Amino acid sequence: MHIILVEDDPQLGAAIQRALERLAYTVSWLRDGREALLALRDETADLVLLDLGLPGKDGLDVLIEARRAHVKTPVIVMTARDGLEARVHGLDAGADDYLIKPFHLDELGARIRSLTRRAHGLAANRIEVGALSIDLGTSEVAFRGERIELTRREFSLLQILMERAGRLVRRESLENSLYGIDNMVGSSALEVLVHTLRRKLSFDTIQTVRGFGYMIPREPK
Amino acid sequence: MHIILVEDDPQLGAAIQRALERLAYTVSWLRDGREALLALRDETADLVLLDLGLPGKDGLDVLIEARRAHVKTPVIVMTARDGLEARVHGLDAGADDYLIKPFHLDELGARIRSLTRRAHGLAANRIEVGALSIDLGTSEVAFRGERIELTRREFSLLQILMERAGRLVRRESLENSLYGIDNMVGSSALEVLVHTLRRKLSFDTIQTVRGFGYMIPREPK
DNA sequence: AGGGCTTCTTAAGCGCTTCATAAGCGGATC
DNA sequence: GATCCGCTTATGAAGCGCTTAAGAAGCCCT
Repeated sequence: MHIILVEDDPQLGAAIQRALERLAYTVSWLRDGREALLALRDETADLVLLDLGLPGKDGLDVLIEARRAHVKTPVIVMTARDGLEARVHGLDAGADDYLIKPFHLDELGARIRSLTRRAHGLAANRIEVGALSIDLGTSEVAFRGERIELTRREFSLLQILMERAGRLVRRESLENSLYGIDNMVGSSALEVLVHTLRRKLSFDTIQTVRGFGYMIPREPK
Repeated sequence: MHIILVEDDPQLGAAIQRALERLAYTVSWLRDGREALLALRDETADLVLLDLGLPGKDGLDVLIEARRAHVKTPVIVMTARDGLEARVHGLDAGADDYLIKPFHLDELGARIRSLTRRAHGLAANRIEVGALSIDLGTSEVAFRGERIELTRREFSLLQILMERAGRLVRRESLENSLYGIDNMVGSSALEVLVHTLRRKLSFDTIQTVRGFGYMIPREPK
């Protein structure tokens, strides 16, 4: 999941980026409206978090122009508390959702999930890669058609790897997501976790990329 | 079951809240249209009771905006204007039902039940899973043919689990439904509740999924 | 309003599961 | 062939859920 974050406030931007990366999203942080418009045009992102009130170009204009260019990427607008008008305009301009600053980062996560769920076809709260299938709603996991019981940590790890299936996930990124940024886990906790997970699935679903991290290939051979 | 009540009249609001809580619903009472819109967008509620004629923002506008943002939560509109116009507008704007003030609280209960039933795609007022059978209208519970007396909380819990029978229901989700979103219940309240319910039924009808939540299996073996 | 009853929440102890740690091992890389 | 990195396993610690008891809150009846 690739998210474009458009925000000119350094502190807030950094905080959001960190929070999103924790949730295993890939984040491109842009500070300028012009850049944002160019990036949006490419349609490489799965979601855009757009601050209104930007230098270079107003956020609302960016949105309007992007929609005029038939960019269909979901957009969540972030706006300061005061303007009720801004909200209405945002929705009119083609935003899919908006958040009033200040907001809880948890809430942001919830909105993103709800939006991507909606975008990926209704109730598809389910990720499938090869013989693997996990349900984010009920936390149920199936491998080769059989139900598998996972612990919470194992599930979290699998979820992250599957959300980024086909791409390498850095070891550091995994550790941050699983154990938090500050908390440096002393030893080979991650390796142990990978091991137990492999044992419950199979030993070739999760590939090791030596020196970098792990990945689940999208087209399993 | 979490219900958002939007009503600015203190007396009526309090009365409705009380009545709903008696029926074992969790109620968040908001008095302002702006608040209501924000809460609605979260989509955490199972149902919204919306008064038209609000300060801050008209109830109808709230509804229209929410629907425009693809909020699918069922909404019951309450209106004092007994004109046909208001009703039509309400339904056009995306309300699922409406009530003309003044109304009997009994009727409100009936509407809520019917609506939640519809939302879950259930034909009857009765849910049956294995040897369990509950009646949403009369709140009667039968297990292996015998009537069982449950308290309100126990009934709520059982209802949620049965509505989603066969699927794991996350602990967090249960706590939200039973105790409200903001209100974090301190300790093992949920566990105690599960325990008393199990004692009244049997100890194998509700399965624990460690680290995630609980579930009632659809095909009991 | 008050007393008695039910229901609900909190808290604490216990057993079992899950997890992080450390230490030894094997294979890859230079 | 030395070194580094990840795999594997055992072990003690932490976490989670079950259970029970008791105080708080809510409800009902005079």
